[in-house]
Formats: sequence, structure tokens, C-alpha cells
Amino acid sequence: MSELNVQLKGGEAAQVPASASVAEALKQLDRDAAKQALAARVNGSEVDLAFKLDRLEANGNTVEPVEIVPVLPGTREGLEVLRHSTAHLLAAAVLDLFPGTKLGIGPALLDDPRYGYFYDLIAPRQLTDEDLPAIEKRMREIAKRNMPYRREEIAKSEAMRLFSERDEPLKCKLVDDKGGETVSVYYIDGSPFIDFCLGPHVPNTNRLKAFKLLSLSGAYWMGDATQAQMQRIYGTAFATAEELDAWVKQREEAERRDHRRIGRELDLFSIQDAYGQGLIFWHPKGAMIRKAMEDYLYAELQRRGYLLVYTPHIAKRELWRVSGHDQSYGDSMFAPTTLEDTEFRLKPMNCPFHIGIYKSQQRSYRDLPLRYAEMGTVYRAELSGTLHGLMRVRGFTVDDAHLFCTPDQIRKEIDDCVDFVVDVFKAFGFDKVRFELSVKGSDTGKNWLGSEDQWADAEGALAESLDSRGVAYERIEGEAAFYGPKIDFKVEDAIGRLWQLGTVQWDFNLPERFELEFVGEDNKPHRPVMVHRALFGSVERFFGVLIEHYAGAFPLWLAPVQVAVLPITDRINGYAESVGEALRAAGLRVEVNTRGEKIGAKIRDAQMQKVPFMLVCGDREAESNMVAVRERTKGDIGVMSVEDFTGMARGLVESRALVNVTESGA
RNA sequence: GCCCGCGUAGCUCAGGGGUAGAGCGCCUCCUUGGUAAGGAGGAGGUCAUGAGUUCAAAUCUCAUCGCGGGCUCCA
Repeated sequence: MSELNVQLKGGEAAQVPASASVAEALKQLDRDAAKQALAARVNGSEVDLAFKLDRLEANGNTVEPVEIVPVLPGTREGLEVLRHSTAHLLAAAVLDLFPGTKLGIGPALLDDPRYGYFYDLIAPRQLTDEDLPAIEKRMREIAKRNMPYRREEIAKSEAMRLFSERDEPLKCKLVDDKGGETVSVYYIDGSPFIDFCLGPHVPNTNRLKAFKLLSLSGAYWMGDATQAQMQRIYGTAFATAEELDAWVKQREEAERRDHRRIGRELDLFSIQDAYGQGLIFWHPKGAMIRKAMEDYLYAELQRRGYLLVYTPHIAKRELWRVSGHDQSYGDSMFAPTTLEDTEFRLKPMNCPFHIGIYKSQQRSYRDLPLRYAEMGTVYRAELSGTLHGLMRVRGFTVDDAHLFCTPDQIRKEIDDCVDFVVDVFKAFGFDKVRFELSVKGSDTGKNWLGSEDQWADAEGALAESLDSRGVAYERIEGEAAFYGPKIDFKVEDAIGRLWQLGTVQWDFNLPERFELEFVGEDNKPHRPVMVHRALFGSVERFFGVLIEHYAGAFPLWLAPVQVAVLPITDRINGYAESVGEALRAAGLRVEVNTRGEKIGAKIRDAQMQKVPFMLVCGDREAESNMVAVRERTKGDIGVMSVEDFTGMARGLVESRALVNVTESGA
């Protein structure tokens, strides 16, 4: 066969010599795509542009016309190739600068917005942050030299010989574990670099133009803490300098919004060495915001038929054995403490306590559903290195609830939970909520509890609930908890980041362990269905997300100081205080600034503290019982009476408006 | 927990084997000023903690504590 029919997917067709490469074939089909392509998909398989079409035969994939899809920059697939190739470039540069470096793995990352790729390696000496600029510089030099990425397919034994000759023990291990009869290796010609790799890669190094090294960290070989610790170099890469630039800007924006920085600047919370890592101090202004959050939530809970409960922070160890936490979650719990020969442990979860209330008396089907809700504070023994501001802590409060109901009632309960979540997140300014349905799937790896029927019913109810609401969701096989399927919620914040928050979890486990029962219509005992449910998840973490979402500039109903009264001279202080009193009497949170500063400085102070409304008062206002209103983002919005302002502000608070002025422009 | 980096005034940071620095903030005084910083003066530090090297350590070494970045990712 000397000629092959080739065709762009759904496009041009042509005939090329069977010995042609993908690049040559593409040139016949679409000159523009040929120029841009990074790699290609040929009869469905990803290959390099240098791939010779006559090799299809060797791969038993000779369907004609041969379908060619160019892998273009600007697509997910293209970005993956680009980043993967950049990871190789990184490794080549490190080998150049630090001969003797042992290579681990170097994949592209597409789903983590922080990074684009990494390479794990063991250098002859510990690398430090100061080495990164030199490595990046060498990467640019190699990129400019326009070196080809060259693929070779060799026998596994040949590859083993190659890598052991080069003293690459980790690569040998990988070839041994993962390699088939023949394996592919990639060279960057002109560099000592060889990698065991499936590819595909860009044709040569000058296709890599927009990349950057980011940070250095530790990583375990195969992610296993008992294995050797390697060094991981993180970087990112994009198709164009503009995209890289935009990404850098987004990163700076995230930095600007960092809740730890804003938390300090606005005096919202602190974490203090002297008291312990991962323990949060809510300062008055942070506490005020939390109070507003909780007040809203309590009102919603009451409206939706939840019953408020309070439970202890500690319980006998035996209780945790019954629940199973001691055995399967014990590593994440604070160690037991003993009093009069009885061991106690701090609670890492609230469920057993709510179960305690359920079990405190006999329950009839007429009592169900029971919905116990609590701002339950829990303690978890998180490793010190994982702690992070409000996002990962050792003591936190869950807006927890446990639903106990009959199997017939469950579907409605789930529906209500989903509605509740969407409403609450909307109130806090998160319009985009994403759902993930985690199911057992065919995964047999875990010690799944419950019967096949139970799983099918539970997964069906969760899926139906999401379907009937018409919300988009992702179904994740094998990600369910061992005791039941769940729905997780994620919200998208003001700069497009996703945050995993609350969850609705079905539980086959605890009702069994605690032998929960209700008396049915048939006068016989039945096992209730139990659902764990949290919206915020951790109140601390949700607060952190809110701070970053609003960059500290909270909507009026959440703002710790809603109004700053700013007298122009100290002659007006008395009037300003009386305005402050009037607003406080109307339930608004007010500060009166009587410092000996000019009005400009007082306004600046209030702006920096992101106070929604400033009321400027001078002689004119004092004479007529008026205030000159300045809104944080809009500036001066005119003079109005104290009563009119109070009415407007109260209206905005009561409607939990997300912008600080009414439509009429106030 | 482990790897790398960091720890100097309330905050942000400079300095660096020989008397501890800046800006902001704080306090006092002057100024009474109409929409994002008025002026002057002052207080404030065991340079994270402990040990070592040295005539001398905030500075060099080690340990401890704390903080930051990480620790599933297709060869």
C-alpha cells in the first residue's frame, strides 16, 4: 500500500504517501491547522506530529480514510500536551544544571488552578527557591535552541537497560511496573534528558513560549509517606503569553483577597501561637458577621421545620466505639483523657449526640421526620502542616443537622435539602452552585456497608432529587462514603474559584450501630433512615470563603460596621453622636468617628475598613437634622433626613440586599 | 508528621560579628478643616525560644516553637 486516504474529522480529504508523517498529512489537509497543531489524534489515538502513518498498520489500526484531528493550542487537550512537554523541558534543564539528578514523574495538571505541571525528582543537593530562576533561565535557553522531542519505541528490556545504565532507579521501577512489551521513551535531543513517557509531545522546544516556574515543595514517591521524599518543582504553562499574564493577574487578585490578610486588616479574627495552632479567635467584628450569618440560618432552620438542639463537646470513649469513630476515625481525634477511670474524647462530629437525643425516648412513625440542627463545635487532630488560616483548622463549628425519617419520607427530605442549599448560597451572593453526586459505583476497593438494594434506593433518591430540580451535577463513581452515597456542594466565588462547602450524606451505618428504631403503623419496630446535612460545612471555613468572595467588602446585612458617622468638626460631635444613637435604636451597627482629623482622613479610614455607608455631618446637616450620605463604591449620593436614611438602610438589611443602594438610587 | 523557606516595633518590611532602623498605626499637642492621608513631638524591641562558637551574636551553628508554600494527579 503506497498511498493512504486521509481526512480531517468532518472536513477535507486527501491522498498521501503511506510513509508520510502526521505533520505532512495535515499540511495537505489544512495548512493553518498544520502550522498550529501541537500533536494530533489519528484514528482516535493521540500521537506526535512526527508519527509516520505507516505505523498504523503495526498498531492494527488501518481504518481508511485515516481520520486526523489536530490537537490545537487553546483546547484542553492542547494545553495538556503543552504542559506535559514543559514538564519535560523542566527536567531537562535540571539535569543540565545538576547532573546526577534522579527523575520521578512529571505530569501536566489541568484541574488545579494553582499549577500547570510539576516534576518530582531527587537532585544531588537540596534545591532551594533561589535555584528556580536559574532553572527557568536554562529552560528558556533550551526552548530557544529549538530541540526536537524525539520518540522511540523500544523493548521493555532495552528500556530497563537504558535507565539502569543512566542510574535512574525510579524510572526503572516505573518501566517495570507499568511498561508493556514495548515501551515508549522520549528524548529532548541535545540534552541528557530521556523519559519513559506515553506522550504525545510538541514537535520541538520552541513551541513552548509561555511558561513559568512557581514553587518548590516536598512530595513522596507515589504519594506514600513511608517512601522516599522527593523534591517537587511546580510550574505552569499556557499557549500564549497573554494567557500566562492573565493567570498571573488572577493569582495576584487571589493574593489580594487572602482572608488571612483581610482578617487582620479588618480585625475580624486571629490565630495565636500561644493558645494553639488551628484554633480561631473571633474578634468583635468577625463575631458580628458570624452572628448575622447564624441569625439568618436559625431563622431559615425554624421556617423549614428543623429543631434546634445543643449537645456536649466531649463524650465517653465507649460512645465513640459504638459509633465506630474510635476505630476508623481515631487518628483524626484528640487523644483520650481520663477522669475517674473513664476515658473521654473530644467530638470530631456531632452525629452520635443527635442520635442520643433521638434515642432518649421511643419514637413513633408519627414523630418523623425529626430534623435536629445545631451549630456544633468539633475538634479534629489535623496535622500541623495542613493547617491554613480559617480554611483548615483544628476546632470549628459545623452548621450540622441530622434527619431521621421513614424510607417513604426520604425523597422529600432530600429535595428540601437541595432547595435549602440553593437558597442559602444565593443569600450570601453565590449564584453558581455545583453539585457532585458521589456513588458507590462498581468500586470494590472499599468496605462498603449496606445491601445492594439499599444503595440502589439511596443513590436513586439523590439522583432523582437533583434531576427533578434541573440542576447540573457531576456523578462520581466510587467516591461515596463507605456508609452511603452523598451530594457535595461547591460554589464559585467572585473570581471564579470553586469552593467545596456542605454535603448531604445518606447513612446506613449509624442507625445500625446505635440500633435506632421507630414504631410503625404496623406496631412493629423499624429502622429509620438517617441523613447528615451541612450547608456551610465549617462556619470558620465558610467565613474564610466569604471574606475572599467579597474581598472584605461585605453587603450591608453582613457588614460588621454598617454606618460610619463622620462629623466635619468637633463642633458637630454632639450632633453626630445623636445621629449614631438614632441609628443604633433602629438596629443598625454604627461607629461615630470623633477623632481630631479632617473629613478626608475620616472618609479614608472608613473606606479602608470597607464600611458600606458614611454619613458626613457639618453645620448644614446639624441645623436641618440631615446627613450627607456617601456610599462606599458610589461616593456622595446626596443629603437626606436621618429618618429617610434609616428607612433605606433597614430595607436593605431586611432584604439582605447584595448591593448597598436601592433601585431608586436611594 | 515530612520537605523547602521564613521569624527584627501592633502591621508591612530594611539591616546585619562591635550603641536597634523606616513607613504606617498608637499617644500628646497644635490645627476646626465639606467627600480617600494637615503639622509637630513622643512612647514602643531580651531582633521567636534555648544552647553552642567567639573577646564580642540580632547577625554564624544546632535544637525547639511558630508561620508560609507543598505532600492523589496517566510513563
